[in-house]
Amino acid sequence: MLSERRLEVLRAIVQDYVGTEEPVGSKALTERHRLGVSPATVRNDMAVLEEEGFIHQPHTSAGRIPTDKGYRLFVDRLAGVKPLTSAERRAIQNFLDGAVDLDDVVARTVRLLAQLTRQVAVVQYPSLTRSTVRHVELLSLAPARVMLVLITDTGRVEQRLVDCPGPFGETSLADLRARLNSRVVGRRFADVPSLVQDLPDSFEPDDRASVSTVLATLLETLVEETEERIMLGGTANLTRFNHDFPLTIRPVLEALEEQVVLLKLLGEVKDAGVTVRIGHENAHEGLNSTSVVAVGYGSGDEAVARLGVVGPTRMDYPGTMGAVRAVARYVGQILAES
Amino acid sequence: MLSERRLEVLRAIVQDYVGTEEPVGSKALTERHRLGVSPATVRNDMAVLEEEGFIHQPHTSAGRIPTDKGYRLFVDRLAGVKPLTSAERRAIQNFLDGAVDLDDVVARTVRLLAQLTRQVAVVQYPSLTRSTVRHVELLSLAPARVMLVLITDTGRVEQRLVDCPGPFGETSLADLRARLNSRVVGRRFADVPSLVQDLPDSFEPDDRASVSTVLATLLETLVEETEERIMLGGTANLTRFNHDFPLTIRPVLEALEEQVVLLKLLGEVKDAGVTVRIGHENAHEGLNSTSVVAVGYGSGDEAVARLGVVGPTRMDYPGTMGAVRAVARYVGQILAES
DNA sequence: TCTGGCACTCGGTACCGATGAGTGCCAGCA
DNA sequence: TGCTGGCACTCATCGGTACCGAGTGCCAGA
Repeated sequence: MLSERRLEVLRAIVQDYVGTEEPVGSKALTERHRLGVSPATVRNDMAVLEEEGFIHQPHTSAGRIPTDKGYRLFVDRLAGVKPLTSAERRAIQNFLDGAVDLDDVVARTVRLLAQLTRQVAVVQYPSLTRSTVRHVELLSLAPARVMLVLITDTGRVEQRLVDCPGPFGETSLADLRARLNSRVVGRRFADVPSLVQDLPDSFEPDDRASVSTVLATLLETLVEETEERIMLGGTANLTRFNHDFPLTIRPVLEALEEQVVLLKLLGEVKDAGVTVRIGHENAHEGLNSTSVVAVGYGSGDEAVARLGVVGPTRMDYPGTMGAVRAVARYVGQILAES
Repeated sequence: MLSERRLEVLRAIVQDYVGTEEPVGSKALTERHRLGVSPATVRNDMAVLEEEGFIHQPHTSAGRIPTDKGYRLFVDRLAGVKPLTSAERRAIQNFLDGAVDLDDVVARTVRLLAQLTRQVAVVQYPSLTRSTVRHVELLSLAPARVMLVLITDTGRVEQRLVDCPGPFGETSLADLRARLNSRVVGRRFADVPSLVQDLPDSFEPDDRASVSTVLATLLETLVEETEERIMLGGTANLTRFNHDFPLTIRPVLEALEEQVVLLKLLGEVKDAGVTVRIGHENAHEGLNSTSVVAVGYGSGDEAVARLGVVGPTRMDYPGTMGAVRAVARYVGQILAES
């Protein structure tokens, strides 16, 4: 087991390295932190920490830098979440309050997170699966062509064009619209399939095929659009670390362009509290030298989506975690109000 | 005036430099191109070209590289647009044909352009101002709360929440919906304001205020959403030029994150043909070392939006222009079909 | 268990000279 | 007049060497 002082040394190393971006040596450590011991002692501690795999030496005559395992310990046991200053809080609120619709909320959130953390921000649109239906609208565009519009409680709108097997009368369409809405409005997406299953049976035989087609498209939309959309921002911040990993920036950019990768990344977030994935803990190898700090957010108690930031493993974890958590809370509030 | 051979020398310089990414000297030029003259002659020509500002020497004992002015001459007079191979054409078609809705078309187009040109791709969503109305839907969410949904002929859907000054009955709402649609369906956005101007007068005094509010929101949507959305892709390709402008990548990324900058960039595109803006011709200084190749696209004869790529001034102009033009054509076709 | 001292390692920087690609200029030739 | 070969010159690049200093490991002593 590591003694209290050794943990303290690790904490100091992480803090200094995050600040200076340079390997930290024993002498510098004792000068900058009141450890109460001499550099020689710190050296011994460092040797132990290195043996245990928490820190690592780039080359013989250099200082130490934390390993992924070291950051992990730091995050789990040595660091809290730094709360934001009241000025920062007010800034967040001001920034988000001006949003006019869902797209705008997400766009502003991304910008805000990127600015606040000076890293790459990722925000997932509120999930449809956990959302409820606010309204379903059916529009007749042509005799056998219907436009289906789905409106969710988070303000999201999805539309689909449906080509029916036969002409679909205005009255039947109005009928379907009314019945459909009375059944599904306010219900969760997951519950919709069972609720509309028997609907075609109550229609005239002539219309049944068309009704089924429309319903099938509706269900398809529910499933398909569960593949969430994601918004990205602050990629320019990647260049801040240029001198550290100049060639590594490419795979990161590539990974960030893959919606699938991002979705997976956020998908691994636990439901409660801020989740941190450090370096190689990320499955995608393009992100092996980055850390992801993410958290769920939602209008109620339950998370309907996630947001977070991607940055170098050498990042200010307490500050980043604080910012991510705070932004998620405010976004949740905004969603609840609208 | 520049003689024919000097133009030929410039063309050769541009081609070689684009290929090798290294300053090109007189000897290498004569070896790689059948110019029919000796290096010494080429040197004289180069001296003239430099005096005229078409090429430039990084330092005394180095070869020449084209200036922005040189690229401009190359694009205007020396290079054609390279048509795509039939394989590339098929690839484009296959790639775009699978698209299910407008978002998907735009997303696929961005990916395609980025892959094809190996540069950063920018695609503007079809513009609302030049679009026509396919349908306006009004939904009553609460007595004094209406959701307005606008569907365009390009398949885009915009929604707005309207808080009315007073309760708005279902029948009045249905009435408004019917009259509104009969007036504006199939019309251009720009024509809508004058078409609905007198609508409130034909309603009961009680409803007039609400009708006006709804109409005002509709008109607002038309104007507001004229600020186009833009999709970006292939930013990872920027790292390909790392060794050329390692520090310049940052302002480029920053510029690309600003929707406003991108819109302005595409806004400067001429209506007909492929537009090329080289280096300092771009107003935004973050893009001073990049060129933009863009073109309008649309479902009919008229362009409803633009797309293009951003890359280093040292790019394969004929190839890029060919790819951009071809993609725009196919996207236009897809839009026309849907 | 901590500390001071000491020899050692090794990346970073600066300096030097050789190399060679590329140039400008000039005299000669068609 | 325009092209060519020759020649001296420039200067970035590259390899080698030497030095500096931060940082280490280890050991003897408190």
